[in-house]
Amino acid sequence: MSSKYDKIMDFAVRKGFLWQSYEIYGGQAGFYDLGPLGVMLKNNIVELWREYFVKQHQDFVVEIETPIITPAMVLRASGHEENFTDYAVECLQCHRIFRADHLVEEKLGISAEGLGAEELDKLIRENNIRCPVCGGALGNVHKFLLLFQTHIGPYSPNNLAYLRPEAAQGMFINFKRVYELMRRRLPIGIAQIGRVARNEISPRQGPIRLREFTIMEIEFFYDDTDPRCDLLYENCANEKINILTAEQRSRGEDRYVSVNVVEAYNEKMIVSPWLAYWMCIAKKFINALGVPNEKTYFEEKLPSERAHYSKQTFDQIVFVEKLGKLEVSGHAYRHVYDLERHIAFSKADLYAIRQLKSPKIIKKRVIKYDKNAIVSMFGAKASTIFRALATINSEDLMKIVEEAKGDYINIGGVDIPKNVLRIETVEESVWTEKFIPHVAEPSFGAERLMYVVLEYAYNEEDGRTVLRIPKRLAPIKVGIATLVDKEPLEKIAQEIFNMLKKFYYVQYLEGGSIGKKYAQADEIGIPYVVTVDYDSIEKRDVTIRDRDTRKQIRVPINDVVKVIDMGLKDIDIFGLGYPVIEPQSD
RNA sequence: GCGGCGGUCGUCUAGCCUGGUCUAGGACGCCGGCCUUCCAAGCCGGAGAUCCCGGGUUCAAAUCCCGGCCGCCGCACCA
Repeated sequence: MSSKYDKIMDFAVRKGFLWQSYEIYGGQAGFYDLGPLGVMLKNNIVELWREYFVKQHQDFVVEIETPIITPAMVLRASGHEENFTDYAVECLQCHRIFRADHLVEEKLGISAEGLGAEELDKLIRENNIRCPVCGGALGNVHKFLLLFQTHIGPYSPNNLAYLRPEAAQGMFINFKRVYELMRRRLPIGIAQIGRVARNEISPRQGPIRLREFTIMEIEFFYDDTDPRCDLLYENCANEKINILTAEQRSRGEDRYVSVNVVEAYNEKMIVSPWLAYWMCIAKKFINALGVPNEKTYFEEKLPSERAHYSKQTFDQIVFVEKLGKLEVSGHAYRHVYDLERHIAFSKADLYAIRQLKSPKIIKKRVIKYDKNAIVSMFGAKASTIFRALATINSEDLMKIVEEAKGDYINIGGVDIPKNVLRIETVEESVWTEKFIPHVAEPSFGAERLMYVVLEYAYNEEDGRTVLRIPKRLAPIKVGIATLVDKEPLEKIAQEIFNMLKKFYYVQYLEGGSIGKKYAQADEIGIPYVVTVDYDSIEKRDVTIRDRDTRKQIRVPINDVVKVIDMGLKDIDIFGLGYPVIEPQSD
């Protein structure tokens, strides 16, 4: 009994959407190649994401591109080098593998955080921790680093690097530059679409869990004390999302509830307003991919399940056949974690500056001296004294004054009366302050979305396959067919093909009957087929057939581009006044 | 990483148990020709297989045995 997943994968391989990489060498788990239709589909998904997340927010969201190869220091700062490592032990008897740190924590009731392999090994030996399942002896603790390692340049040992496991660090590192480019105004979103790599221990599930894939992310920076999240109220006031909170999960509930997005934020189900906003956009985006709202929801991670950098995380789930819940995006409230770490590790100033509504009054002790008095007392020696004073910072100078015994202080070899130097307390008003912006991150995996789009578009109807993919996402937009493969119909069809291929990906449909050509087009989700028939010779018009209704309209060849353009923008082409031909039964 | 099952033209599969008749058969798809006036018609011809890889047993291996790779299922893992 083949599942829908198997059907979709067969279909996807057969039609050239994707296939396993390195096939001729036996294949390599966790890697997939995209074929011609796959590349087109992925590009369309990426472009739709860009439209929803970047273009529609272009006044404050910008896209950048940064390298995949990342110096080790960066991922050390981000915490990945430490947290992307799993320590595992294998039972020598039953060969089950366990997380060493989890075992130690469980058995000894201590926190094993930050312990290395040797320390964990020692704890296991000293406390005689054994296999929790069969009681067998445990082997040595191994380290699994889920980052792919490499070296930069010829002096390898000194220049360890990793392939990035997420695009995010590129945005954190570049925060200050983009912040300056955006005239230091928050909020700012920095988006990136790119390849990432994770050395999964045992990837399965085809293109669902890959060792290398395309990620689409935004790191969204905002001032926590002034989030300026008006859009949440403007764009999402009437939007409902499906949500299952950690609190509900911990009570054993597993059914999502539908909540208004704004309420979800007001009632603190979602702790960051921008996290809530991007979740709302994510919902709309997933709907645009062809997934109905009841098939998707946000599941909050339990604190123990969260990544090291996150204060709150939601996975956006889409229900798919066979696999059940598929995480298509992650929504993490990264808080100040990453910038704080990069400030600490790099010493760079990655702070934002906030204007205060009212000045902060800061009391400050300063040291003052009367230059005229010094000149009149010491004449020509005054400049020596001034130069000497300038070399001492005011803190030290105050200390010298306070600690001086007697009435004179030696400054630059000259004894001057102590009371020339006066310590005063002054008030200063400060109108700005530095702070670390908070970060909300929506992050999508493109290949998983491809699978989701295919599954939700895939339909079998009376023995034929129709890919009811949203027109925007259809790899090929127009098919060109002749009613029979004869001249002069083919010549006219060729002309139309040449005309259309400047604007769209077009497929010339050949072979067999007209019905077969339509079926071929439906199978790969071509939204419109232009057919040249015998009437086309005299009248210079053609029919345009709609994939989903099989209805046709008859339009002049000169109007074809215009009509298809409208159709692809979801304008009803049957209401344009062209003659409509209802579908004939088989 | 462990255990179970599996891997044959592009795809799906027959053959494997019971080794030789397999220079590996079929269907779909593909290519060429004929036919075809609107929703996968038909006819003729053709190309297409490292039988996953390596080793072993045997006079003889797609078939039996061992190892590896890949896939599926379960366990573990999934920042």
